[in-house]
Amino acid sequence: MDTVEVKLQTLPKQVAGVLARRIASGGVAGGQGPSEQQILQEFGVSRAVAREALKILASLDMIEIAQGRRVVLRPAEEWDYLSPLLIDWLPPEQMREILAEAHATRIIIEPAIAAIAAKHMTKEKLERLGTLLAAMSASEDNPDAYLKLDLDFHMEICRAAQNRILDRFMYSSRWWQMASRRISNQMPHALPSATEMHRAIYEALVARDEKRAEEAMRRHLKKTTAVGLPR
Amino acid sequence: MDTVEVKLQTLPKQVAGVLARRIASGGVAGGQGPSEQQILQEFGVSRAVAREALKILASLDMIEIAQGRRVVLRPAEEWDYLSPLLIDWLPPEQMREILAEAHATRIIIEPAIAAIAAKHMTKEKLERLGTLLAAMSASEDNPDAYLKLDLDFHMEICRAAQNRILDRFMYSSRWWQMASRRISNQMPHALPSATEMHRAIYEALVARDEKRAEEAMRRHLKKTTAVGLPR
DNA sequence: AACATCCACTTGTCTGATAAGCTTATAGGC
DNA sequence: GCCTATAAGCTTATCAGACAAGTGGATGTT
Repeated sequence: MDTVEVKLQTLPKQVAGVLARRIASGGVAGGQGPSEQQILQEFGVSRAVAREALKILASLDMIEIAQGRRVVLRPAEEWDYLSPLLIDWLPPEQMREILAEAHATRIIIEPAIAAIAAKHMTKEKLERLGTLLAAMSASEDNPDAYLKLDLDFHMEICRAAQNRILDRFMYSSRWWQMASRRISNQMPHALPSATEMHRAIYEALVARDEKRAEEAMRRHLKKTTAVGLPR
Repeated sequence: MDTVEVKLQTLPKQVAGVLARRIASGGVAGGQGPSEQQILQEFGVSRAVAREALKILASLDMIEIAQGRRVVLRPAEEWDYLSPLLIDWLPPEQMREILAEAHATRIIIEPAIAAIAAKHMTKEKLERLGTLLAAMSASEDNPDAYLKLDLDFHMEICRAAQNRILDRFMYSSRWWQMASRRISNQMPHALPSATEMHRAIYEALVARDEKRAEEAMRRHLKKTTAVGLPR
């Protein structure tokens, strides 16, 4: 143990991170993935750690593991871009692309969610949304708190749609937005405008007006363009 | 080793499957998850296997593992329902619900994909789609082959949208449809009708008509209702 | 050239330790 | 009695070395 011992994460996760970044950057030659032996030598960790690191990459569909065969790389089109791990490990350019694609996906999905939610909306949920809205209005000078409330607001609406697949999507959406926040210290003045748009969504839901909820959500997302994405 | 040695899957996966089914069925009392010790005793496996089984459950967001603390169960709303593993391990009723929700999600997403694809469609992609369509037409007496072509057809369209998040969604969709095929030996007569609808989508794409592609896809999915889902 | 056998390499599993982090209870001081 | 600090005992994390099992290629034979 001659190295500095920082323990921000578990050891296998750190190793997996290094490997993932290397693969994502195209720094791996053939279709051959990293073998246990290579990891042992390069990182000086035990086999258990090396194996767990590989399992992590496999769970992201970045590699394929099978007994007897060497680890092979899998096509990047099938990686699990919904995972917070992979988001962290992508090189900046790819990360920006993915965040833009994620936002485009939100524009497809969330208006539809809002429409369904308008149908299923209950008094209790509306109350909770109202509370969130008030809190947002009061947190416009605190971007971190505002983001959390924002995420909760959208998630609460999604829950009303009673669709676990959509729930999962919104759950992943949390990581993208936190990542996008991380790379670009965001629009400080846009928050009041955001609250207005959220209120418009809320009022459409109160009225149980599917079309209006859908349209309000679409307008909100189109305005809240993915931050810090040049080109 | 006094038990029969069947090796359909790796050992940790089998253990994880038993645990996951137990958790999903509500057969676990408090918020306490299974500990390594409990697994050792119950299944008679090594610690390495027990640990990997837990890691699998953690990768599905079913449990939370942290050093020193006991394993705790996570809320079912946040499980990774897009994973083929979890789909297999859900009890039948939940599985049916999820499949219905997955289909509802397809109806939201895929028409939008078709519209975007119509914009970006290239000659090469159209050719490949045409080939797939011909193959489908010729495989209407072979449901298994037909399903594979069907999946490829939808995936090919999705690829044209150039959105990795949507790609990932379609990739997961594969597992749902294979699962839904598994639980209900499906409509043998519906295949010719399906080919017609696929052709309608194809022709809209050829014409690069966004609205028509969107509508054709929607009609297709609304007709191809999730199979074997009563009520 | 075709086929069977064997061998080297890879991942899968087992055993038994030690390290590190958390919870709880216990003992001490005030 | 109450609060604090220490220690004990639980949990997961990591290490080490071994053997089992599966794959693919080399080898050798026919």
